[in-house]
Amino acid sequence: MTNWAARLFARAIDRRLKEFGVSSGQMPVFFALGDGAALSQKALAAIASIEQPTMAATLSRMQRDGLIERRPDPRDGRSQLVALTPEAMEKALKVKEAGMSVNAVALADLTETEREQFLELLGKVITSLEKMLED
Amino acid sequence: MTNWAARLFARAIDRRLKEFGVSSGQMPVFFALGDGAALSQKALAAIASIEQPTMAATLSRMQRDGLIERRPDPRDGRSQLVALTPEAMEKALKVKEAGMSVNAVALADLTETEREQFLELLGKVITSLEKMLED
DNA sequence: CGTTTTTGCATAGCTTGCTATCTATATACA
DNA sequence: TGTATATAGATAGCAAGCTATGCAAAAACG
Repeated sequence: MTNWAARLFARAIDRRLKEFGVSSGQMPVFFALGDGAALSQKALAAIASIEQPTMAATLSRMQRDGLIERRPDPRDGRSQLVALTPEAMEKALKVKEAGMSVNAVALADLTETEREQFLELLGKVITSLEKMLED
Repeated sequence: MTNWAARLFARAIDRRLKEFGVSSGQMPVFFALGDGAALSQKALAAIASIEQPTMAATLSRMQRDGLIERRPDPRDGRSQLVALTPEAMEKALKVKEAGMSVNAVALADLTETEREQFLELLGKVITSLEKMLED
């Protein structure tokens, strides 16, 4: 069921963001860099809770589409700092709005109390699974 | 968060099923055919709530791995009936056990009442999203 | 009965996720 | 200081999703 819900979320978001040339997997990058910050690939992967190669692929596509720039990190020759391009910065608000509006639809049938419960229980499930996968 | 939870579920299941040569995306097929039934690809896709081409690809991999057989449907020249092979039937119990055990871990921190609530709220979220995506 | 529409599957092409492994640079320590 | 270890990214290869499209068989209908 979580898989089903996640796919529906992604489809709903992709549908809204398609006209801006943005897709659901790029949302965490927009959220992390939307204030103009520049972060390493590793930091972005940690924020999005995905593995490094997955983030590398997402950033490649975003670079291909002119959404991000990679600059060498002056303090670490292995690392690069990733930042949104000016064009992407302009889209950041739309991305945030798409996320909020899909969330609103998804939670439309829940009371305020139920929404809090849902998020809390989902958080507990995630914590339990993470703990199990740790080793 | 649903995306995160879904990925954790899949990873946990994949880890347990790897030794049997089975993966998480194949679970719905095992559940649908585990009693010896033979269903069409379309029916399987509907049960798994995935699109037909996705199910086609999953079935291709399962056929490659000797988990299913495809027989022509005597009543419809376009259709094929899919059934588990005897080897896969032997694995069906392990697949069910893996699913139940991961669910148990995921819900370990929830009371019985909370589990019911969680499933109910997740169901409402899915229903709302599905309704929105209908058109 | 023939034509049109519907339906079941296949295929192409893409994104997003994973694991495993490699390279090159930083860091630690003997 | 020089070697060993740790870390940041890159790359390969796979699974599982999706949309769009094409084809052939079935069903509907004039």
